[in-house]
Amino acid sequence: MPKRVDHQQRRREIAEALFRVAARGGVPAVTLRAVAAEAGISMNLVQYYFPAKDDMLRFAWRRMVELSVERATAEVGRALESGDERAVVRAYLAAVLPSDERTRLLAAVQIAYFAADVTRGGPHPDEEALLPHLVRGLAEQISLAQRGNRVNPALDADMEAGALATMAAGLVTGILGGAYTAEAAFALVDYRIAQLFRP
Amino acid sequence: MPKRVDHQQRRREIAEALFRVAARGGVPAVTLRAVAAEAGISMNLVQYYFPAKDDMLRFAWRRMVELSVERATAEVGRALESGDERAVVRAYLAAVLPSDERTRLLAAVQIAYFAADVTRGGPHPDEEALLPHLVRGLAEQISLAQRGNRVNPALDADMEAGALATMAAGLVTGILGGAYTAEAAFALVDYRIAQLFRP
DNA sequence: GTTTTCATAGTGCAGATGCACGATAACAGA
DNA sequence: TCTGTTATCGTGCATCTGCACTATGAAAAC
Repeated sequence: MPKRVDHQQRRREIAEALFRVAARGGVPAVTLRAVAAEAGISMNLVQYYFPAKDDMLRFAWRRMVELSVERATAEVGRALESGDERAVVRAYLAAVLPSDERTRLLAAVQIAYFAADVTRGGPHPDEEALLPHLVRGLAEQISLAQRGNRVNPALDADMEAGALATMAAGLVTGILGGAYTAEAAFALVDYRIAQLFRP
Repeated sequence: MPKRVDHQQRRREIAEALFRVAARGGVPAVTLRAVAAEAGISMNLVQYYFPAKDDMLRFAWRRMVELSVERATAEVGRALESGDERAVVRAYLAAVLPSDERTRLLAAVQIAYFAADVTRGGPHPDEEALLPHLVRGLAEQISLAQRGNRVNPALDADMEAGALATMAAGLVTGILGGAYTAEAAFALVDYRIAQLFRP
């Protein structure tokens, strides 16, 4: 066996280059040559690791989901240990909002993919939508808080979770579009959380 | 002067063909040839009315904003006459959510353009962000309702408006992504409105 | 030291796309 | 009737894209 390379690691590196290209010029700018140049390798090498372009796009999508989930579990995980539902809810929402350059990049890529997918023109990654996951997680915490009477039990947990989750989704686009700063977005999130949880 | 044609009308027809192409195959499928075929004219004629493809895309974008605004003013206008702030708020939000195939298409095109714009990095070319307008309109109505004590005056009108508007924005992506049905979205909107306005 | 297998690079190709150039039919005004 | 402007069409072309085929260096296995 000659020089062995970790293929999975290589693919992740290429995916990173793809993220940068996609964030700069959108999915239409994601060409084999552009990604290769961004990664500093030859186009053939990209094809070596991804037999078809579609494979590359799918892998990059899955990778992005993976990274997002990692970020979310990291942020939510700490809060979960505390057992404070309010902190968990905030962590969920904070994990969705782009706060630094990196998360902003991933969010932009996500939207680029989403746009390409919605219009069914590009590849449609076998995408598990992220929104339902968020809604479920939030609903669970709200229900839990309701049992402890830290949230008004008369409220509809699913509806509240949906309202929070979709608000966060809207804030993501608001931040990326420049209509909201990250600070304003967090202020809004905190406002709604304070409204939901009893003093 | 020979046969004169209404160029603006011609461009609108071409834009309609573009919308149909985008609905079927996505924005990547929007090529000069595809649009021309869809419109039943030659590709050269498309170029005759739009010197460059980018001009066509820009025109289609402006046309879409125009149609959206028409829809919104129509829906909100009726409610405004009634003087019922709750109805106006609902009309605002209903005007944003895609409810039929046509509005769904327009929303998809809007997101596609938004994604391309966000990734382009630079500030919006000519595009007025829609979200701030929505927030202002909602805040105005909520303030009005607060003066009539139909909304709790202790609430922050701007925050409430922001929460509603961003939720609506998130619902748009939720509907387009299949995470929400139009009915579920409206249910959520009504839930939040019922929460905001006093019984 | 030879051989084999893997990682990387170069090149060519068919198809599509946007655009430029030229041609022609139709119709208003002289 | 003629004439010039306008709307429409056909064609060719440079470019880009994804992909296939081939070549080559290098290192592990023998």
